Amino acid sequence: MPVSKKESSPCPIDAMLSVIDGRWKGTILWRLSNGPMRTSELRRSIPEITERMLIRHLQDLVRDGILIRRQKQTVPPCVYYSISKYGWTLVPVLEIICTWGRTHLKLLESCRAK
Amino acid sequence: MPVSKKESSPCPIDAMLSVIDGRWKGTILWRLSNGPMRTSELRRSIPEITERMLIRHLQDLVRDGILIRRQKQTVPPCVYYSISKYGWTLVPVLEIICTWGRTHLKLLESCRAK
DNA sequence: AGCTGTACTGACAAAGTTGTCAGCACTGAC
DNA sequence: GTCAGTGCTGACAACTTTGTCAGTACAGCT
Repeated sequence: MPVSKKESSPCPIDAMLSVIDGRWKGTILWRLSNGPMRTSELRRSIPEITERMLIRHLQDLVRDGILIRRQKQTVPPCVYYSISKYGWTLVPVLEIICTWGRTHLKLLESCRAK
Repeated sequence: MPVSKKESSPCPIDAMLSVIDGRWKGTILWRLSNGPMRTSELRRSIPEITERMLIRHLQDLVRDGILIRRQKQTVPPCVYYSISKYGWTLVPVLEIICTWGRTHLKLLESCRAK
Protein backbone atom coordinates (compact mmCIF):
# COMPACT_ATOMS: atom_id res chain seq x y z
CA MET A 1 0.00 0.00 0.00
CA PRO A 2 1.72 3.16 -1.14
CA VAL A 3 1.49 5.57 1.76
CA SER A 4 2.42 9.12 0.94
CA LYS A 5 4.95 10.68 3.23
CA LYS A 6 2.71 13.72 3.29
CA GLU A 7 -0.06 11.66 4.85
CA SER A 8 0.66 12.03 8.55
CA SER A 9 3.03 9.21 9.30
CA PRO A 10 3.61 8.89 13.05
CA CYS A 11 7.38 9.32 12.59
CA PRO A 12 8.50 12.73 13.84
CA ILE A 13 11.33 12.92 11.31
CA ASP A 14 8.87 12.41 8.49
CA ALA A 15 6.57 14.96 10.09
CA MET A 16 9.26 17.61 9.99
CA LEU A 17 10.43 16.66 6.50
CA SER A 18 6.90 16.82 5.15
CA VAL A 19 6.86 20.48 6.20
CA ILE A 20 10.16 21.56 4.63
CA ASP A 21 10.27 19.09 1.81
CA GLY A 22 9.57 20.54 -1.57
CA ARG A 23 11.95 21.61 -4.25
CA TRP A 24 11.98 25.28 -3.18
CA LYS A 25 10.72 25.47 0.39
CA GLY A 26 14.16 25.77 1.94
CA THR A 27 15.02 28.63 -0.37
CA ILE A 28 11.72 30.39 0.27
CA LEU A 29 12.18 30.23 4.03
CA TRP A 30 15.74 31.43 3.61
CA ARG A 31 14.61 34.52 1.74
CA LEU A 32 11.81 35.26 4.19
CA SER A 33 14.12 34.96 7.17
CA ASN A 34 15.35 38.44 6.22
CA GLY A 35 11.86 39.88 6.53
CA PRO A 36 8.44 39.80 4.83
CA MET A 37 8.25 39.83 1.07
CA ARG A 38 5.63 40.18 -1.61
CA THR A 39 4.83 37.27 -3.90
CA SER A 40 6.41 38.92 -6.91
CA GLU A 41 9.49 39.96 -4.93
CA LEU A 42 10.04 36.37 -3.90
CA ARG A 43 9.56 35.27 -7.45
CA ARG A 44 12.19 37.66 -8.73
CA SER A 45 14.61 36.75 -5.96
CA ILE A 46 14.48 33.08 -6.96
CA PRO A 47 14.96 33.22 -10.71
CA GLU A 48 14.57 29.51 -11.45
CA ILE A 49 11.25 29.07 -9.68
CA THR A 50 8.01 29.20 -11.61
CA GLU A 51 5.10 31.24 -10.31
CA ARG A 52 3.02 28.09 -10.08
CA MET A 53 5.44 26.31 -7.77
CA LEU A 54 6.10 29.41 -5.67
CA ILE A 55 2.41 29.78 -4.95
CA ARG A 56 1.91 26.08 -4.31
CA HIS A 57 4.78 26.03 -1.81
CA LEU A 58 3.62 29.25 -0.16
CA GLN A 59 0.15 27.79 0.29
CA ASP A 60 1.62 24.62 1.80
CA LEU A 61 3.68 26.63 4.25
CA VAL A 62 0.71 28.79 5.22
CA ARG A 63 -1.42 25.68 5.72
CA ASP A 64 1.29 24.22 7.97
CA GLY A 65 1.34 27.42 10.02
CA ILE A 66 4.90 28.31 9.09
CA LEU A 67 4.06 31.42 7.09
CA ILE A 68 1.50 34.17 7.44
CA ARG A 69 -0.24 35.69 4.44
CA ARG A 70 -1.25 39.32 4.72
CA GLN A 71 -3.27 40.92 1.97
CA LYS A 72 -3.86 44.63 1.57
CA GLN A 73 -7.32 45.07 0.08
CA THR A 74 -6.24 47.20 -2.82
CA VAL A 75 -6.23 46.93 -6.56
CA PRO A 76 -3.87 45.67 -7.79
CA PRO A 77 -3.61 43.15 -4.94
CA CYS A 78 -0.64 43.43 -2.61
CA VAL A 79 0.21 40.27 -0.67
CA TYR A 80 2.98 39.95 1.88
CA TYR A 81 4.29 36.66 3.25
CA SER A 82 6.19 36.48 6.52
CA ILE A 83 7.43 33.78 8.87
CA SER A 84 5.03 33.15 11.77
CA LYS A 85 6.04 32.86 15.40
CA TYR A 86 5.75 29.11 15.00
CA GLY A 87 7.74 29.26 11.80
CA TRP A 88 10.61 30.89 13.65
CA THR A 89 11.03 27.75 15.78
CA LEU A 90 11.92 26.03 12.53
CA VAL A 91 14.65 28.45 11.53
CA PRO A 92 17.34 27.28 13.99
CA VAL A 93 16.69 23.70 12.87
CA LEU A 94 17.18 24.79 9.28
CA GLU A 95 20.42 26.45 10.28
CA ILE A 96 21.73 23.19 11.73
CA ILE A 97 20.66 21.33 8.61
CA CYS A 98 22.40 24.00 6.58
CA THR A 99 25.63 23.65 8.54
CA TRP A 100 25.73 19.91 8.00
CA GLY A 101 24.84 20.37 4.34
CA ARG A 102 27.68 22.82 3.86
CA THR A 103 30.32 20.43 5.17
CA HIS A 104 28.73 17.69 3.09
CA LEU A 105 29.00 19.81 -0.04
CA LYS A 106 32.65 20.50 0.70
CA LEU A 107 33.24 16.78 1.02
CA LEU A 108 31.53 16.10 -2.29
CA GLU A 109 33.63 18.80 -3.92
CA SER A 110 36.91 17.42 -2.68
CA CYS A 111 35.82 14.01 -3.97
CA ARG A 112 35.20 15.41 -7.43
CA ALA A 113 38.46 17.37 -7.32
CA LYS A 114 40.69 14.35 -6.99
CA MET B 1 14.27 22.94 -17.04
CA PRO B 2 13.33 20.37 -14.45
CA VAL B 3 16.26 20.11 -12.11
CA SER B 4 16.17 17.19 -9.77
CA LYS B 5 16.86 17.97 -6.16
CA LYS B 6 19.16 14.99 -6.16
CA GLU B 7 21.34 16.61 -8.77
CA SER B 8 23.78 18.59 -6.63
CA SER B 9 22.09 21.92 -6.11
CA PRO B 10 24.46 24.38 -4.44
CA CYS B 11 22.00 24.93 -1.57
CA PRO B 12 23.30 23.27 1.60
CA ILE B 13 19.78 22.59 2.86
CA ASP B 14 18.98 20.70 -0.31
CA ALA B 15 22.32 18.92 -0.03
CA MET B 16 21.42 17.57 3.39
CA LEU B 17 17.85 16.76 2.43
CA SER B 18 18.99 14.84 -0.62
CA VAL B 19 20.89 12.55 1.74
CA ILE B 20 18.09 11.82 4.21
CA ASP B 21 15.18 12.20 1.86
CA GLY B 22 13.53 9.02 0.86
CA ARG B 23 10.44 7.41 2.20
CA TRP B 24 12.30 5.13 4.65
CA LYS B 25 15.77 6.57 5.15
CA GLY B 26 14.98 8.19 8.48
CA THR B 27 13.59 4.93 9.81
CA ILE B 28 16.57 2.94 8.54
CA LEU B 29 19.06 5.27 10.22
CA TRP B 30 16.97 5.15 13.38
CA ARG B 31 17.19 1.37 13.51
CA LEU B 32 20.90 1.33 12.74
CA SER B 33 21.66 3.88 15.44
CA ASN B 34 21.27 0.98 17.89
CA GLY B 35 24.00 -0.98 16.17
CA PRO B 36 24.77 -2.87 12.95
CA MET B 37 22.08 -5.02 11.39
CA ARG B 38 21.76 -7.52 8.61
CA THR B 39 19.65 -6.75 5.56
CA SER B 40 16.97 -9.24 6.51
CA GLU B 41 16.93 -8.05 10.12
CA LEU B 42 16.27 -4.52 8.98
CA ARG B 43 13.57 -5.76 6.67
CA ARG B 44 11.79 -7.55 9.46
CA SER B 45 12.14 -4.62 11.82
CA ILE B 46 10.35 -2.32 9.34
CA PRO B 47 7.31 -4.36 8.36
CA GLU B 48 5.87 -1.98 5.76
CA ILE B 49 9.04 -1.63 3.71
CA THR B 50 9.57 -3.76 0.63
CA GLU B 51 12.88 -5.48 0.06
CA ARG B 52 13.35 -3.49 -3.13
CA MET B 53 13.11 -0.13 -1.42
CA LEU B 54 15.21 -1.21 1.55
CA ILE B 55 18.06 -2.17 -0.72
CA ARG B 56 17.73 0.92 -2.89
CA HIS B 57 17.85 3.17 0.18
CA LEU B 58 20.73 1.24 1.69
CA GLN B 59 22.69 1.62 -1.54
CA ASP B 60 21.99 5.35 -1.60
CA LEU B 61 23.19 5.73 1.97
CA VAL B 62 26.33 3.70 1.30
CA ARG B 63 27.03 5.79 -1.79
CA ASP B 64 26.66 8.97 0.29
CA GLY B 65 29.13 7.62 2.84
CA ILE B 66 26.56 7.43 5.64
CA LEU B 67 26.51 3.66 5.95
CA ILE B 68 29.13 0.95 5.67
CA ARG B 69 28.41 -2.38 4.06
CA ARG B 70 30.33 -5.36 5.38
CA GLN B 71 29.95 -8.71 3.71
CA LYS B 72 31.13 -12.00 5.11
CA GLN B 73 32.20 -14.16 2.21
CA THR B 74 30.04 -17.12 3.09
CA VAL B 75 27.20 -18.97 1.51
CA PRO B 76 24.48 -17.97 2.12
CA PRO B 77 25.71 -14.35 2.03
CA CYS B 78 25.76 -12.44 5.28
CA VAL B 79 25.73 -8.64 4.93
CA TYR B 80 25.87 -6.19 7.79
CA TYR B 81 25.12 -2.49 7.53
CA SER B 82 26.37 0.01 10.07
CA ILE B 83 26.56 3.77 10.44
CA SER B 84 29.93 5.16 9.39
CA LYS B 85 31.95 7.67 11.37
CA TYR B 86 30.71 10.31 8.96
CA GLY B 87 27.18 9.02 9.31
CA TRP B 88 27.34 9.61 13.05
CA THR B 89 27.72 13.35 12.45
CA LEU B 90 24.27 13.17 10.95
CA VAL B 91 22.62 11.52 13.93
CA PRO B 92 22.50 14.58 16.23
CA VAL B 93 20.98 16.57 13.38
CA LEU B 94 18.32 13.91 12.98
CA GLU B 95 17.63 14.13 16.68
CA ILE B 96 16.98 17.85 16.43
CA ILE B 97 14.73 17.29 13.43
CA CYS B 98 12.97 14.61 15.42
CA THR B 99 12.41 16.91 18.39
CA TRP B 100 10.84 19.58 16.22
CA GLY B 101 8.77 16.95 14.43
CA ARG B 102 7.44 15.63 17.71
CA THR B 103 6.14 19.00 18.85
CA HIS B 104 4.73 19.53 15.38
CA LEU B 105 2.86 16.24 15.57
CA LYS B 106 1.41 17.20 18.96
CA LEU B 107 0.22 20.45 17.47
CA LEU B 108 -1.46 18.67 14.58
CA GLU B 109 -3.12 16.30 17.01
CA SER B 110 -4.54 19.05 19.18
CA CYS B 111 -5.85 20.69 16.01
CA ARG B 112 -7.69 17.54 15.00
CA ALA B 113 -8.97 17.02 18.56
CA LYS B 114 -10.93 20.26 18.66
C1' DA C 1 12.82 -33.26 -5.47
C1' DG C 2 10.68 -29.33 -3.58
C1' DC C 3 10.73 -25.65 -0.30
C1' DT C 4 12.91 -21.86 2.37
C1' DG C 5 16.35 -18.42 3.22
C1' DT C 6 20.06 -15.07 1.80
C1' DA C 7 21.04 -10.48 -0.77
C1' DC C 8 20.23 -8.55 -4.77
C1' DT C 9 18.78 -7.06 -9.88
C1' DG C 10 15.82 -5.80 -13.88
C1' DA C 11 11.53 -4.52 -16.02
C1' DC C 12 7.76 -2.15 -15.38
C1' DA C 13 3.43 0.10 -13.28
C1' DA C 14 1.40 3.34 -9.97
C1' DA C 15 1.67 7.35 -7.41
C1' DG C 16 3.61 11.67 -6.31
C1' DT C 17 5.94 16.09 -7.53
C1' DT C 18 7.15 19.72 -10.52
C1' DG C 19 6.80 22.37 -14.78
C1' DT C 20 4.18 24.48 -18.78
C1' DC C 21 0.59 26.94 -20.56
C1' DA C 22 -3.55 29.40 -20.73
C1' DG C 23 -6.69 32.30 -18.43
C1' DC C 24 -9.08 35.60 -14.80
C1' DA C 25 -10.04 40.51 -13.31
C1' DC C 26 -8.43 44.63 -12.53
C1' DT C 27 -5.24 48.92 -13.17
C1' DG C 28 -1.98 52.18 -14.89
C1' DA C 29 1.31 53.52 -18.49
C1' DC C 30 2.20 54.34 -23.34
C1' DG D 1 -6.20 49.90 -27.55
C1' DT D 2 -2.46 47.21 -26.25
C1' DC D 3 0.78 45.88 -23.06
C1' DA D 4 2.68 44.89 -18.48
C1' DG D 5 1.94 43.92 -13.75
C1' DT D 6 -0.65 41.97 -9.65
C1' DG D 7 -1.80 37.19 -7.31
C1' DC D 8 -3.84 33.27 -8.34
C1' DT D 9 -6.31 28.82 -10.56
C1' DG D 10 -7.11 24.73 -13.58
C1' DA D 11 -5.75 21.31 -16.95
C1' DC D 12 -2.33 18.64 -18.18
C1' DA D 13 2.52 16.96 -19.50
C1' DA D 14 7.05 15.49 -17.83
C1' DC D 15 9.74 13.71 -14.54
C1' DT D 16 10.88 11.23 -10.01
C1' DT D 17 10.06 8.12 -6.49
C1' DT D 18 8.05 4.07 -4.80
C1' DG D 19 5.94 -0.43 -5.24
C1' DT D 20 5.12 -5.04 -7.61
C1' DC D 21 6.65 -9.01 -9.63
C1' DA D 22 9.71 -12.23 -11.39
C1' DG D 23 14.16 -14.15 -11.32
C1' DT D 24 19.37 -15.21 -9.88
C1' DA D 25 22.68 -18.76 -7.36
C1' DC D 26 23.77 -21.36 -3.73
C1' DA D 27 22.74 -24.15 0.57
C1' DG D 28 20.27 -26.66 4.10
C1' DC D 29 16.12 -29.15 5.56
C1' DT D 30 12.71 -32.79 4.84
